[in-house]
Amino acid sequence: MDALEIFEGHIKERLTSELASLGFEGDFGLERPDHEMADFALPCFQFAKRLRRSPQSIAEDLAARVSVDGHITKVWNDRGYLNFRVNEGLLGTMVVRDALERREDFGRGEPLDGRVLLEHTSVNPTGPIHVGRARNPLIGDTLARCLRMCGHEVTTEYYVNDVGKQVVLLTWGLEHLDEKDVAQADREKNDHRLVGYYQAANRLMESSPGVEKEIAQMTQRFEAGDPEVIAQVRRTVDLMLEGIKESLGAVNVFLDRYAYESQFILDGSAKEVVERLKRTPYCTLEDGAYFLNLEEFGVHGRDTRFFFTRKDGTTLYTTRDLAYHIEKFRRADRLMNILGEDQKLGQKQLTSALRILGFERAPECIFYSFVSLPEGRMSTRQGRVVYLDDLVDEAMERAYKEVCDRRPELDEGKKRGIARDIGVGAVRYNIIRVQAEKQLVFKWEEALNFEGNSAPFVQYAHARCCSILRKATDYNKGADLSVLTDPYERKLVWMLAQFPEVVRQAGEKRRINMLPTYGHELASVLNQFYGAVPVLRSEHQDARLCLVEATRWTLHNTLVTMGIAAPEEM
RNA sequence: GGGCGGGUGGCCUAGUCUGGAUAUGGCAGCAGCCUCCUAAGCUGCAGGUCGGGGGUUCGAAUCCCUCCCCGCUCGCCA
Repeated sequence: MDALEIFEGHIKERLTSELASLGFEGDFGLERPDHEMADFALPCFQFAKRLRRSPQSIAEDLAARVSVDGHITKVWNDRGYLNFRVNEGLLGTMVVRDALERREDFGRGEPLDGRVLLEHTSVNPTGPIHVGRARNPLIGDTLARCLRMCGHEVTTEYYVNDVGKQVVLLTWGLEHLDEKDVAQADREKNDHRLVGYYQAANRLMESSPGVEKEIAQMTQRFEAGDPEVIAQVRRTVDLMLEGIKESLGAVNVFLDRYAYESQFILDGSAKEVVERLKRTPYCTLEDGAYFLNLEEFGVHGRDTRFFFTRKDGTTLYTTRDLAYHIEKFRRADRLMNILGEDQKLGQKQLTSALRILGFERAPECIFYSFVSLPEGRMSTRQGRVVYLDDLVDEAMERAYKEVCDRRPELDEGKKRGIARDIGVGAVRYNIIRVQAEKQLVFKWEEALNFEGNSAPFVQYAHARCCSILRKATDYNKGADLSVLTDPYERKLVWMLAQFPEVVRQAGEKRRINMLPTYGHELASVLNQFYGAVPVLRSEHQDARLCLVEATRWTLHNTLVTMGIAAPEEM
């Protein structure tokens, strides 16, 4: 239990007994108002009806009954609210000690039961990742980090779409086209280099019936499970994936496992799904193709028919995804998917089919809205696209210039390292800070913002703490912390105390945008403290150094759970 | 047309699940602050019909109804 939980539990306990003596039994809400106002507050409106008294008089009565004790230093009523101030010396001591002892584990929850399998990214391996799709790995990776911080055991997985006309087309192109037949790529990376082959093959297929036929035949052999063709396609997909992995690594995203869609054709499990679905009463055959009627699963209108085979009997994307999910059920207790909003219907069909097959479980999905450009939706075809690689390069370049301006004395390697931490951090932060469901318009000046609500702001506060700590060299970590009574100090303590709860809630509610919100607020409070309260050579130097170090770890841990580096200087 | 999701100062955004005291911050704008631990910072000013309208409630950005706008989706594609 973290410090704040102890205080909250204590107050609730005191209130339960006092409310009982007033004649109220049951649950009640305790709030965390604006810190200027109070630490905890009990709105007494909720009791007025049951007790047939005015909220004001209830609050007044309770204020007289609830006495001050070791945890509570002040109780008062204010317009129907019963307000509390807690013993900040005690809270501060508990929180700061906890942070100093646990350091990078401060805020980490106790190990939780149940293995989590989190699928994210899973972008089609037909070209480089653009910022429209980059939301997926960044949300997924951050959620994975956050859940791990909460105490969950998490495995992350990329579902590689190595089936279908697109990848076959790419494979054909790589086989038959020469380097001089395709457009010159701006980068040597595989994903950028190969996309030209895909585009050229696509054009050829559209103009030449012979090519179209070749590709159709290749696709048929693939669908039929021809191991040779499947292996061939997988080789090109792996080549593309190499580039994609590099892009992901650049923004600090590393997945534990890659699952190939073709696997479910090869091992027959997709076919098995088909056979099982055929035997259910929801299944109908039409023109050689099978579909499920999903009407009673809340899918209405034209969407009720979910086809799971073609007329030639081959499987479809969602059918193979079904086989994948059934296989995932065996490996984990809880499934989570990060998906684009265009996948909603597909997921609905998938979960309905799983129910029909008798599975009680379903994957928990987070759908994100697409990132568009001011000119409209991103489109590789129309050249209206910003690649993640370009965004990251630009961000690092910009950061490098800033570092050179501010810290000319640093050596080149250090400058580059800091620029990388800042640039990558800024990119991650800017995507993560917005709720997944909100549609986002990408603007360079916003993506490259290094001030205000941004990663560098939080990183800077962390570097400031480190700078003070570095200059202090040694200090008494056992200093008496009850001297931290200045308003700036108390505000900081209060912020630190929230951290474990923020992590817990961000994980439980799957609302990772709580992390940047908290990080910014904590950094802001540290900056205010920094400007107003001297630490080194001050009266309470050691106590303040303890506070600064506790803040340093909290900022560090907030950044790290967001997958952002916490540089010690910048 | 049906389904799902969004709509909060000029721009971006928190809060919405679980209704509470003056709606959170940032960017841009204006005015200040570096003989003192890094000014990627701090302080102040200005800026709001929480899309519109009804309802429920002692109390609504939050819950219910309705309408409007934007996005996604409605393939024997993936």
